[in-house]
Amino acid sequence: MHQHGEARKRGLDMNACSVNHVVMARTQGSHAEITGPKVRDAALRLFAEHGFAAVSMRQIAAEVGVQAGALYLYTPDKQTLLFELMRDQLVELMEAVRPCLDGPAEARLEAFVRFHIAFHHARLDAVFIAYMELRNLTPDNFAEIEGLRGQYERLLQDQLDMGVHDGAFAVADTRIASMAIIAMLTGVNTWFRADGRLSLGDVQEMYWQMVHRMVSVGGTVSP
Amino acid sequence: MHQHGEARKRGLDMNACSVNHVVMARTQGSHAEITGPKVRDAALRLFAEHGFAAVSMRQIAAEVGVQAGALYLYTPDKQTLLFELMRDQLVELMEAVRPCLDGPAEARLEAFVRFHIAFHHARLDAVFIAYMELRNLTPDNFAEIEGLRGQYERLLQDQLDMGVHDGAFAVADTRIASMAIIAMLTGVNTWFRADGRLSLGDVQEMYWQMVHRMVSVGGTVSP
DNA sequence: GTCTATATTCTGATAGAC
DNA sequence: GTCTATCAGAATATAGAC
Repeated sequence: MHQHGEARKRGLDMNACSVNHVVMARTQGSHAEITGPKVRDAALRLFAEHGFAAVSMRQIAAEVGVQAGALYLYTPDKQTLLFELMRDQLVELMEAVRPCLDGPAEARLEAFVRFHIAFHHARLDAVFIAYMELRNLTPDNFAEIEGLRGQYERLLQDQLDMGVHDGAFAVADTRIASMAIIAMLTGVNTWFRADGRLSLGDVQEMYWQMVHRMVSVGGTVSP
Repeated sequence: MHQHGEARKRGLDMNACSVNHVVMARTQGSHAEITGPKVRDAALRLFAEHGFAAVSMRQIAAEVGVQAGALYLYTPDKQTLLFELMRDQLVELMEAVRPCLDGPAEARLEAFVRFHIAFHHARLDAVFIAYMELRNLTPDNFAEIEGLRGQYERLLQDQLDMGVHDGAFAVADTRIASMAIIAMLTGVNTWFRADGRLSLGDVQEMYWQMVHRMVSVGGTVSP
């Protein structure tokens, strides 16, 4: 227990940490279970606000409430911290989208549109980073992230392909249409805020109508 | 002429600069007329490739072929260099779009769609910076850039409003539709390259068809 | 107009005390 | 597990030689 002298001086038992995560601020002690996630949260927020290259490890440490050196207990370096934030965001995205891939073509596409808007709105910072910080990845890390992004884009294209095959959709080029739809949906994050004149449900509905018109046979939307 | 000793040693006359801008590399001399634009070009390319915060003034200087200190003859600081690149891009955009704002509603919208794709494709680096480096502007500079962006977005919304008023378009919410269309069109820059399977004209045509379907009355596109 | 040299501050990352 | 102290290098920007 010699390494926790500071905590003892303040009358805090180290074991309180594992029992109750709502602990007071302190300047020393062992907090691995909460510090790890805090490092990731702080990095996410700061990278999104200022950009990866503009944020120093000292800034992240200050946000977490530790000294810079302590961050290296949770990440081997700054690059890996960025990469893991991006990878986890995309892995979560791929897992969360799965339930949208069942049913008839039109229902699947509607589910995808509504899902994409809601998921991305709930993760403003992570989405922003995943789209903006590609330049700051090492070549290996970039390749892995691009692979995951490609998988997601491909999901939408596959749905359009199946809908065209069924005769449910009329799309000249499903690759172009999928890129157009994803760009349009992701763009919601640049302007939509929950406290504005429209609810998220309003926005989902309007975007679904626009996408529906875009892909419907003869440009006609059945009632 | 004492300041041009190095140039003389190489058998180059300083006056050749003002007569013929195609000059050999040299390590010293006066090149204000060409160095200014070269600084901006180098900054544009490097900011687009690595991001504003990740690029040093030394890198820009090396790209131009001068020492870092010399850059400060052409910009008061790095921030102003970024701001002016972004502002000039948006001012050019606002001037170039004007010819698209004449004629009947549908023709205007088609012209806008084709223009946006072509203009942005011709300025990959400048567009990339104008969309990605907003975070790195000081508050004053950010406000000015956002104002210009807002003006451009408003142009499209006005066209949709007029088309709806004429009965040419049916759009539930012209603000949302204009944001969706701009995001969709700007997204072309993330994947389209002139040496791919599609020509720029193909892409313009397909995007116009998609936008046309999106805004047409009853979802029906007249032949 | 450009160079060299420099000031000041900050960077990512590590070593060792506790 | 965190802190303090530190290394080696790089950052922006400026001053003065030429």
